[in-house]
Amino acid sequence: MREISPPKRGGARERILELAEAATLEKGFGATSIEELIAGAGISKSGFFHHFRDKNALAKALIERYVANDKLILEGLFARGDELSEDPLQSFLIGLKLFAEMLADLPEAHPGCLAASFVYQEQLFDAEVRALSRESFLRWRARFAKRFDAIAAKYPPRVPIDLAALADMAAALIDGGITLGKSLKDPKILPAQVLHFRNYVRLLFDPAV
Amino acid sequence: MREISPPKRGGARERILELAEAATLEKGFGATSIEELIAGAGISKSGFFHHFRDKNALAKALIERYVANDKLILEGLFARGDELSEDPLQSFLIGLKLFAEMLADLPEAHPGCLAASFVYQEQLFDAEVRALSRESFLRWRARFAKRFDAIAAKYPPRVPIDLAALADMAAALIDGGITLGKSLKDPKILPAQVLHFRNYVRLLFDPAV
DNA sequence: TGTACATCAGTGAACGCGCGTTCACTGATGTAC
DNA sequence: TGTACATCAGTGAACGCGCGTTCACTGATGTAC
Repeated sequence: MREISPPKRGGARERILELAEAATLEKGFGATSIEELIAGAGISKSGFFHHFRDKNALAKALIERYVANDKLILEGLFARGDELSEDPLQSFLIGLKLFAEMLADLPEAHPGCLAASFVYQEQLFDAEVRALSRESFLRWRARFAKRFDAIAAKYPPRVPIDLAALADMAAALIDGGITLGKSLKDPKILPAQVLHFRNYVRLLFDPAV
Repeated sequence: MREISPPKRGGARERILELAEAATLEKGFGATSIEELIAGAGISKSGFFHHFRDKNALAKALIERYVANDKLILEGLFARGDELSEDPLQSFLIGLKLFAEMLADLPEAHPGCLAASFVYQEQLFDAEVRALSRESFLRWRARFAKRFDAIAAKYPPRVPIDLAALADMAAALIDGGITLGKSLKDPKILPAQVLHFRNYVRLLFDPAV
């Protein structure tokens, strides 16, 4: 028996972050009270302020954690695509397929995109947190833009398109797919959107279609 | 001189709704206080409660107003498309083009989608308001699904696709495009996404491409 | 091995403020007879 | 035309509560010499 009180599985800080993320996606950061977080984590209010200088510091830790997680998962999937094919188009299509499959395996609808939630609460955060959330979108754009440049260099698109906007399309569609799936509580919506995006990419670049 | 106090241009109720929508898109409904709304509208707190039984009634009025507006604008554009062509594909493509042009004319990034904002604050509202916000997405789905059915009946898609998910794609992409454009404060992102969607529809159905 | 000190995770009590909501009331306008 | 009544938009004062934040403090563990 190494642990006495049941809720203390990880460090309290980690428990707070976990609870705060879930609550933020359900009712927004502003409506998530420190009070409810400490009740869930089993520490006192002063315990909370030991880990976070103020509520904004919690927001910062939240978005940093989210971005790091995002990066880990997404870059893992597309790195796997790169392992399976040397062709820029094929490896990207594989990455998208893996992504769609991973999303399809979620038992419930995606709980939400923290960056999107923050966009709709912008005025609650200081400049630093706002910049972090903006950067998370810019990172998506950069990641996809790089791949589309490589793809378009090898396979000229079937019709003239705005390549930069195509990179944004992935982020926009995933973000919107999450929102739609969350609203309608339908876990199938999001993976279906990723597959439609994949289909669009094929129609644009794949000479075999 | 018909008006004495400067802020009272419309009815107080309308002024409250206007202020509440803008504030909700910037910091969320929960963080939008009745106090700030009445300060902006120039009435007393009791004046507010004369127009809205409680804060949830404000949320309900907000989403109802938003849905009605949405309907007016969107159905107007696509009705214009129907006037300009009898062909289901052509009239839809015209509607999308008109929509993209309207969005491109906005001087700033779209201020946000109220329904999306509500999705990320779900727990703040009662069942009725949640249902209204869900219905707003379902209406988008139904509107587009009807058109895609007609299009696919006349023009078989170039590759096999999930037609129902294609209807959701419009809603998801617009919603995500709004979020992305809002986060990056770039008014060009959203219309570019609508044009990409239009392009996808052409590649799927238009035999002339 | 013992002692002194630093660090770290956390406590408990108190704070002032702004929030949503309530209540009894008012003064202007419209309507019925 | 005058009077009585209803409706409507709004006021002002008060409420109790939960919020984020502060402060001085504690007890356990790690580290230096």
